[in-house]
Amino acid sequence: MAEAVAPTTAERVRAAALSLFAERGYHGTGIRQLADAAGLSSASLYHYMGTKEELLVAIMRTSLTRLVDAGEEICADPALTARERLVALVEMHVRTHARSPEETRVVDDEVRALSATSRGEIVALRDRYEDLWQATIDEGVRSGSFRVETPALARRALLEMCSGVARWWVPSGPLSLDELADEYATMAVHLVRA
Amino acid sequence: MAEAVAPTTAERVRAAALSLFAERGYHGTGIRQLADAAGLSSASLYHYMGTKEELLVAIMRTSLTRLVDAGEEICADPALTARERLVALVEMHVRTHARSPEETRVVDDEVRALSATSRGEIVALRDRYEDLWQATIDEGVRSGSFRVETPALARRALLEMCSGVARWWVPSGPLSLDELADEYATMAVHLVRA
DNA sequence: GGCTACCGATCGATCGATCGATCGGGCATC
DNA sequence: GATGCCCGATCGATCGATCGATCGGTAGCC
Repeated sequence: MAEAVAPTTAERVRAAALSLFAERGYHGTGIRQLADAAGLSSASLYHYMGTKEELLVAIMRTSLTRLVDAGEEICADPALTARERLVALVEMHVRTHARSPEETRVVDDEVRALSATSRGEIVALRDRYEDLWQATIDEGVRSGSFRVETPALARRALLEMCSGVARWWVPSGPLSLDELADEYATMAVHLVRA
Repeated sequence: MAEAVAPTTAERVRAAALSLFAERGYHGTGIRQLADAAGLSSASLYHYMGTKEELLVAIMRTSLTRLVDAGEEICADPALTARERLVALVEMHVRTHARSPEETRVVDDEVRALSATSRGEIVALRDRYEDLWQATIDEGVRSGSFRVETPALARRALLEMCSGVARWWVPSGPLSLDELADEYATMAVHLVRA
């Protein structure tokens, strides 16, 4: 078990923002609600954060960076076949989305709330992650182990499919995290006809 | 060709709301922007609509009702096998989402912006539509033509996958509407191992 | 005294919504 | 055909509320 360290105030602010942004959306969340949820006044909030948008960007950056790192670790293993790599990507992606649905919902839904400057950075991170999937699918197609007509389309379909988990999976439901990841991996390999 | 009837002001308001809600989100769109886009003052806007939320509900209701009607028509045909029915649902869904991405994006993303009262109606419509897919998948599993372990999971994966089209497909892209619908149908039947 | 942590009060801007008023075209009446 | 009336359409002005953000300050600890 991880030790139950008392969270710092900055972490409480981050956590409050995360669940409020996920539940009501960025524009649907006021800084007074944010302050209430963090147990602070709206003025004190600004002791721990920059602007409201910087808070959003920080959340997105953390979440996306974690995803990119995990994805690159999988893709860096030269021993894996394309099929094994795809399975690993799907399982990692599904697990992450099921375990941290709030983070991934914010990342997926609130990109449009970003200013042009911030959006550039976040979209670049997202593209880097999606390129890992694309490369894996392309490799499978090239080696003949996947049979898909339009690899870019398969990538999009797979990612949308796997990300959806964040919108409905609950730990108390009938499916465990392991079963969930397994079934999605199975659906994915059939989708690309591996 | 459909005759180029001049749109009524009410239709212009609806169209402006549709594209703004889709682009910036419900909470990210002010009524003054709405008025500008419709070529009216913010006061005149209220001659053509109720509250801002009623406008959102009307957009969602129209879009979802169209989807439910089309889905029920497909499922009402007793001559179709489960596989044919699934293909028809996927093609209809993908076509609708590709052709009217704004409507479907608003429906998918802005449910959380609704008050509890409105949300009930909209979610009920959405559930009715999803039940059509579920029944089709269940029938395929029962008759042995689909091989999926958890039908509810396959339904969710399929719907998420197909809805994603609204987020990226453009008519000027490399894929025509027909090719898009075909490829998604192919991926779907492989996903359920038909 | 200097630092971190925190807050009440308040800023200007914007929010969704409503007010009373105006304008112009149709329509009945003379 | 001119007159008077009505009404849909439209707007500028403004409402109270809330927005994100900042100010000057206080309390307590090192």
